[in-house]
Amino acid sequence: MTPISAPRGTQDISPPESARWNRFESDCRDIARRFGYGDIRTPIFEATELFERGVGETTDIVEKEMYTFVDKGGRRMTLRPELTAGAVRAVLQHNLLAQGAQRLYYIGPFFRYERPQAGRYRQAHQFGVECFGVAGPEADVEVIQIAAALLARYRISDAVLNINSVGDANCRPQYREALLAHFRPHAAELSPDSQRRLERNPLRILDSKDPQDLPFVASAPTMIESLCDECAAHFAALRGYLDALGIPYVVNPRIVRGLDYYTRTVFEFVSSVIGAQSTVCGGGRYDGLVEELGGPPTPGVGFGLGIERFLMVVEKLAGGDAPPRAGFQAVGLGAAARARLVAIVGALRTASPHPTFAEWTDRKLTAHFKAADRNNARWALILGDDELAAGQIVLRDLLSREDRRLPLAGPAAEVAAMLVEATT
RNA sequence: GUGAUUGUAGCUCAGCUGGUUAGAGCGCAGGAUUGUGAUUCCUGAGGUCGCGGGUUCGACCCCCGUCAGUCACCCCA
Repeated sequence: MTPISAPRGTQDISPPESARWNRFESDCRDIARRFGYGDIRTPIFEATELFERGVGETTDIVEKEMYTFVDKGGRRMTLRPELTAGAVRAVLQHNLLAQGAQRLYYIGPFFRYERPQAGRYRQAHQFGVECFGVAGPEADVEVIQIAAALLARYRISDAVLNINSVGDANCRPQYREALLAHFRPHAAELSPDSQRRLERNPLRILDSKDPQDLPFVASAPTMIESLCDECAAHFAALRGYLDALGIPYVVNPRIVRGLDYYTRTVFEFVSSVIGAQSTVCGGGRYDGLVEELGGPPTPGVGFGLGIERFLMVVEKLAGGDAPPRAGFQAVGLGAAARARLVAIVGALRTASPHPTFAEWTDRKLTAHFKAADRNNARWALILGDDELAAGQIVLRDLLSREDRRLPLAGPAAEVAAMLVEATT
């Protein structure tokens, strides 16, 4: 019988890798909390229609990448391919906007049926934030600053912030026409991919990687030159705020995003160290989305940050920063000592904030110390027949390699308290 | 979806133009050290060579299929 393995493009995360995830997720929560954002948890599957309307019928995500199924009640359901649509749906369903602007964040999986590649998976995870109900560029900066703070906390200077504006319902249609007018005369000279893009989504031609397209892209009009007054003012204000906050960025008129709902501000944090899937964090403003999903006209801005990609960057740049040794390795030599240790270890796990490890097996002292090294324990707690007879317990500092003998008397809670005292 | 490339021990890899008992290092376990984690030395466990067919006297090696990893395109987190 061949063993079953995880589905293609998914992965298991186990210790010690999972510890990095936990640490990262708690950093996300901490930073979001400081900005006044609250956790929202939505289902990982939703009605298919939500994504068709939210993400856009003609996007690649909806056309070919969704995990869609019919449930036993005959409903069309889809594993969420992104998290913004679900957040909007929840906000509308519970009328949260009646209480004013909403600042929300989430951490969770999303699913896309794609060919796996470095930094691209079928089940991936993201940390994202959404700010609903604030139309001004202050919200754009606020959201960008959250991502920047996260990068800063991990000392990632490699990821550069790219910003652009894709305009709004006033100026984007005209820009689209201008682009078409620019590219159509050269249609035959464009790459096959770009010829397809010409009719479907001409903006996409702007970030083509095909050298064949380069000369035509370079001479193309930019969205930024074509913005209407309101959009131009919004973009200028955004830049001013970024400058004031000291957040470095580059204006990249060629970034366009693959989801239909973006308006005005779009941005990406791009890293050079993780391969072709280089966007660590992508987002922007989506002033039409809430309305599109049946709500009142409501501005919104947010981003999604790929956790897998972020941790790849961290690993590439920071490498293995060994966490400091902490906690105890309880070493019981012989059945009697083990029996005595059970209560002490139990009490220690309440009394100390640090972990207490114990093997509970009949092994040589050396083997226990090896386990302590593996566990990254700071102290070894040694109890054997000798100590039992002397009424003492040996506390070994695994860094300085010095032993101390402490009295072993009284209830376990008192012994544990003494040990905590002795190690702080 | 397209193209390229790789699957051999827990990990990283070797394995000759197909030749009979598939190897190393690290890790793991035991010992030297009948109670002290570096280093050293000794010993040991661990493999249906991704899976399924085929060719052959004989397949880890060649052929076909399939699954998976990696890399790039497409696309995006």
